[in-house]
Amino acid sequence: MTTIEPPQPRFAQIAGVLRDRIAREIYKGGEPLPSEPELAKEFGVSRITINRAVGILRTDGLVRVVRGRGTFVRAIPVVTRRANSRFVARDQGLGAFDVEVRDLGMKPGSEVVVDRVPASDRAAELLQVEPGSEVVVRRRRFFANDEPVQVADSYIPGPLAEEAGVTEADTGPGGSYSRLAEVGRAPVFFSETVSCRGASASEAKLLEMEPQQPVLEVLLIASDRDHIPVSVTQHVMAGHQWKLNYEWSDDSERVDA
Amino acid sequence: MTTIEPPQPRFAQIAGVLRDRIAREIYKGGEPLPSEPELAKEFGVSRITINRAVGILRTDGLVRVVRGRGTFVRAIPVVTRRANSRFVARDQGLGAFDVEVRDLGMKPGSEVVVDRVPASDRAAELLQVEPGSEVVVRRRRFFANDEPVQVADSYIPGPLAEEAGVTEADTGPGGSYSRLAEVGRAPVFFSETVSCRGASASEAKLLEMEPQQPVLEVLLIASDRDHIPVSVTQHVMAGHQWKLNYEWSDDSERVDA
DNA sequence: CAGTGGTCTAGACCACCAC
DNA sequence: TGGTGGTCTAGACCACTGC
Repeated sequence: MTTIEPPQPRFAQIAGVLRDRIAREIYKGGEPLPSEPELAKEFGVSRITINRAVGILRTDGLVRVVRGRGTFVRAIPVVTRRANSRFVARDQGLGAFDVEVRDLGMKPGSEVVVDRVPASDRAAELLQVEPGSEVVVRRRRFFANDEPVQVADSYIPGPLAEEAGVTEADTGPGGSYSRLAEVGRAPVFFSETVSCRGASASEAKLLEMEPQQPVLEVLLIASDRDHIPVSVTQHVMAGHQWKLNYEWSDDSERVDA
Repeated sequence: MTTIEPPQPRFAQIAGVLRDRIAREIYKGGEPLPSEPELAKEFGVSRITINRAVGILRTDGLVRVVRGRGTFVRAIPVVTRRANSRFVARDQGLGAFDVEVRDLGMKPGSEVVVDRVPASDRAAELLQVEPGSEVVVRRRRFFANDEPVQVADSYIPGPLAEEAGVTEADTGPGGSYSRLAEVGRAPVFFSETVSCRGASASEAKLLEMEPQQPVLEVLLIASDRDHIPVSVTQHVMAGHQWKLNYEWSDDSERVDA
């Protein structure tokens, strides 16, 4: 029995101890924690207090609970997404995501569903089209070692999608950006807006994570050389398994000099 | 008395109802929610269930609890930080943060503490200096309408900080980047890495938010024209009140054409 | 002092899983 | 059927606030 004294609440202290044990691999990735009654006995508290401590680890993305079986330590690979350079690989016919995941020695995978819907007010504004006009939506889900790590919904104006031939699930080598380039509408200007919030219930289900757990949301607007938007994508990814990288230089120094 | 039926857990349903009331301004910004015993009576559940529902709103950043007084609805202004263009204002002697906050009609503020410490292994690696060598740390805290919204710790190699004269709290017009420019070490290349996680206990205190609430962490590395790092800054901000924007263009299209 | 929220317990019932 | 975690209750004690 390990004793716990309270300057901090006990559930927080216990969460700390469990976190530490996971870090030290006393509880190893993929393996179950001791059951809640066992932990309650060890720490000399009620099961509910243990349950609350485990709740913290869940929200941190450290463990995953399977009802009726137990609480398992997650293997947490962190993927770095390099926004500025992520499309350079497309000439080799590889998606940016594939490269990022393969670099970590993991197996990439994805699902796509294509749909046609009338543009919502928000989508219409971002794409600079009439609200209600047809847009093609590509709903993708990405996997690393068969675990879902990201969902991304892309919106392309209907007529442009027809012209570029990106209305099917398979958009050919280099993906939809390459098809857009072939019809003279290559995406050249990019704007990404990043925010961070708790996962909604539906997102939590798709990403096999807990509601409340932080997600990163990235809104990517890609525009052609005339600054006309050709594609808008909303990415949602589990906060604990991604880092986003951006690089740029400040040209104004040269101008001033 | 409002009845609640359980396909979802009751605390989640109640959290939903309360969230909705805040959105509809039945509970207005700055005002207190009804007390937990009152809400327990209204929904016909125990106070603990109410407490758990309120816990969700806290983690969402929607309310703020003051011990012994009550639970208050937060006013949540969302600040957009435009990474690429945020330093253009420095020639007018204004910090980027000041401009961002003033644009929202709010009053900006900040605190600075300057310190000298031996470089940690991590800081040394990022700054490309010897571990243990002296670095100057500027610990800043930023406020909007007197509410803390961001902490940022900047690290500059000791000798460079001396040369540029940024060892005092006040770094003069345009801030430390302008002083670095004056000694020929203007930051020109920038790299930012964004991640998202639950706030630590100490961060939660500094930012007056809840532990567990999502924060955005931004690691900014600024380098001079020779790609030598001159400053590394770790920003931590409350997730619910910030958006980060990045823009870039793909020059390779022109090269290929 | 009464009122606020924070935490903990014991006991209970449920859904789900593996055997 | 027994073990897992999910949720809820009633009752209790605490720390903090404002009067």
